[in-house]
Amino acid sequence: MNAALQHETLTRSVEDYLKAIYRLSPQGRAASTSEIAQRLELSPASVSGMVKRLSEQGLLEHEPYRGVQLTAEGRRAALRMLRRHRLIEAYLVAFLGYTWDTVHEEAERLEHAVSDTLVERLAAVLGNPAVDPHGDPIPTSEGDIAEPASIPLSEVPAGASVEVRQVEEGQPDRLRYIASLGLRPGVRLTVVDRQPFHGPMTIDVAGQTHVIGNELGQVVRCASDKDA
Amino acid sequence: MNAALQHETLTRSVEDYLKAIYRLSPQGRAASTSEIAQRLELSPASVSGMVKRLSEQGLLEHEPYRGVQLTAEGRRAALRMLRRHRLIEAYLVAFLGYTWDTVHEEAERLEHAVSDTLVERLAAVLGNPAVDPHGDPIPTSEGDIAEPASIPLSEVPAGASVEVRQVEEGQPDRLRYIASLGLRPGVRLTVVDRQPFHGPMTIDVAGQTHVIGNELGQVVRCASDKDA
DNA sequence: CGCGAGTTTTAGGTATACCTAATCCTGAGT
DNA sequence: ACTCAGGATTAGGTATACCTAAAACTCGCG
Repeated sequence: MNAALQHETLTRSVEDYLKAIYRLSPQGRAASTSEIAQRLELSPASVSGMVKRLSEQGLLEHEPYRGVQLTAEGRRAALRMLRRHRLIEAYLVAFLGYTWDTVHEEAERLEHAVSDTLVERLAAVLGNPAVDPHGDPIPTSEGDIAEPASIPLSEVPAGASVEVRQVEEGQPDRLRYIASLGLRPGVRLTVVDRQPFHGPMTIDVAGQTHVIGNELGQVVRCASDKDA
Repeated sequence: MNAALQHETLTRSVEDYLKAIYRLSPQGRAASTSEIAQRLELSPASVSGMVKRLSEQGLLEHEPYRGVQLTAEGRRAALRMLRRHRLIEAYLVAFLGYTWDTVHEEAERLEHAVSDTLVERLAAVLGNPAVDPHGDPIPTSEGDIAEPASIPLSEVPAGASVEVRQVEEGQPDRLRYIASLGLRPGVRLTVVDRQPFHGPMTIDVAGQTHVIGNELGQVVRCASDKDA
């Protein structure tokens, strides 16, 4: 088991591939070449090549033409990156004046450069938070993660009152708009009304009503409980 | 002038070369290929190749077989990296529990990953410090740097009393030992005695005397004033 | 059951940034 | 002035990680 060795030797690219594949395979579903390519903004051909190498290295399980899954080792590496990314985001927001729409890009670069030592210091200073500024759960240093059940706001039925859990990072302009509506993790909202055929919905946030399109509704994820 | 463009596009390697060359050329002396190779732990052949490319890019002045100097643009880029490195060190020591012997390695990686925005936030939180934990001056964001006159402790005459200005970073074990003697920037010491032929010297630091070899004496730089 | 649209892989090429080995300078010492 | 040791460069090769274009596969639909 050369895990400890590879631990140090994963390249930036490899780290990004593993993270992307993790994000694309909820509960062990296989991720396709083109999904990975799209997420990383690379050509499918490039992904094919890298996937081949990574599976030879034992980080991926690859069934040609069928998709890939992380091995235990690949998953560990992916969660390590996720922990870094999310702790860095939390730190930058808590101590260095970042807002949730600007923090992703910075963390994306820093996550490849920080040492394990630094990551654990950040965690300690933050008091070992469970979630990052977007509400995404932070894996523990042992590689455990609690993915809370959540559904997109776009699927919450009319009349339901729910709590915002997570808001998808990565699109600063949307995040800014969402923040301007008062929507952020922990906030409660009520779906007043919704139009059929993926039409817009009306929501109530802290007494204010807003109309939201389907696209934005998919970005906001809510706790899947239905009580008031 | 494509400076702004290149600004974003310098690779890690290029940044390291420029920084190394800056450190190797006090007041415009030329740096040799082998000096650069030694500092970056690369083969001279690799340095030759890179130097050629960098001078074609206008970052270096290269006289074949004679050595290299930074152009104004190269110097700007080098000072930008130095500012990053030193501010990161200062921040890690001030807020994240790093000591001066452990901070160099971390900063060496982070300096390539931080944005200008983050660097300026660090500077602001630190109150725009003038020096880093090793006493090295921090360039301003405009690229000005005040290199204070200093001489190695190994050249301070017997009987003189001087203030420690800087201690060379990069060798954690030495830094730890030096710290254990109470030597750090700002501390005053008196040279009690020194042996000829680069022999050891006896110094007094805050009432304690210590014997120091020549090698260590070169790592500690002192303000070049001679009063008590 | 076979066609073909779309996906995936392979083939071949580029850029960066290293390396070793071979060759080429330069200048210090006779 | 010449030699030659040591420093610098060139020549040629490797690894990573991309790309485009072409070939190979899969699967739904007629």
